Amino acid sequence: MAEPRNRCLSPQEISRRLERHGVQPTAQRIAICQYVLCEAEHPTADDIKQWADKNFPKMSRATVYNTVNTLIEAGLLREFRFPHDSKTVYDDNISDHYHFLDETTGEIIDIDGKDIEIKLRNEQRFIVKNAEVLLRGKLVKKKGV
Amino acid sequence: MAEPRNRCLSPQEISRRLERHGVQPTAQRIAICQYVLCEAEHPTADDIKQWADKNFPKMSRATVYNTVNTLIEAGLLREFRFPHDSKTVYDDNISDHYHFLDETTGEIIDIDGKDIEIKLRNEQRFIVKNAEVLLRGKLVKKKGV
DNA sequence: CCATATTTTTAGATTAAATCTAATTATAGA
DNA sequence: TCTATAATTAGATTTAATCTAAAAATATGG
Ligand SMILES: [Mn+2]
Ligand SMILES: [Mn+2]
Ligand SMILES: [Zn+2]
Ligand SMILES: [Zn+2]
Repeated sequence: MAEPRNRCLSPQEISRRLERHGVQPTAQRIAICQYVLCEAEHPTADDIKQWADKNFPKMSRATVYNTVNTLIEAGLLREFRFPHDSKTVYDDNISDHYHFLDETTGEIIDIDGKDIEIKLRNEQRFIVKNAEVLLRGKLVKKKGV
Repeated sequence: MAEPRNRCLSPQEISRRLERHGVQPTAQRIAICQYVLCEAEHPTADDIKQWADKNFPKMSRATVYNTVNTLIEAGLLREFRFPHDSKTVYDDNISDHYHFLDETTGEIIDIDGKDIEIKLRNEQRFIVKNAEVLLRGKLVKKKGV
């Protein structure tokens, strides 16, 4: 059962991390990373833009898209498109993993790759390179504190 | 291993089937059904429009969308949106099933619901109502004729 | 530090899938 | 046949994402 990753990063740590991945650490990029790597969970481009409008002097929509695509190329971010919504979401979880959609809240929750096993029967035709899985349903409230 | 369904339907059969599902069998609807229920495999709205432009005197884009959405409401069709492409595809296979994407050709192939087993481990949090699965990889050529 | 090449950011235009609008046409039923 | 209802239509609109090309920021190296 995966524990949440440590998502706390200072601007300096973000800056170093960008440089290590060959990405110039501009003010806009550091700000966006603060949000997508530290605060947000599966944000859309629009989420990022709205956050930037509150927390950054001025940022254009193009910069949001430029930046997430740069981060994806650099291997710091992944993008996912799900069947239930037309907006791409961005994910700092770059490991192999799947997703669960809580249909009552719309929340998307990561499922570790190791925690799902997909068995394909009666099929000789396919060489499967990877799988994309979205489970849908209801999230159970944990009892106790 | 699922055999292909019989997809051959005369205009009369289509007409009766539409009526049974409470859909007025107009010329446009019958034509679109001819294509989506009999000829095509996971066509997009654009595929349907292009087919109509060749095989029907005149049909507007709005009618293509109106019709597929009517057919979906009537339970004769399903729609799917996949992560690798922004276009919705329409599917006459209305049973529970998953999909395989041949990454070399772009072809989408049905996988019977019974032929995939999804096991979720170490997770007490989710009540899973349904799953959407896209396997990606390469299609193996069958040897022999 | 300065000059200049390179990279990044930007506002606004463009694209593409899907939906909407409101006028016209077709169909159903009395 | 007459009339109400339903379906179709061309074109406008919406929305997510990309593109354009000018301006601003940054890196380089003398
Ligand atoms: Mn995540
Ligand atoms: Mn199918
Ligand atoms: Zn995720
Ligand atoms: Zn299918």
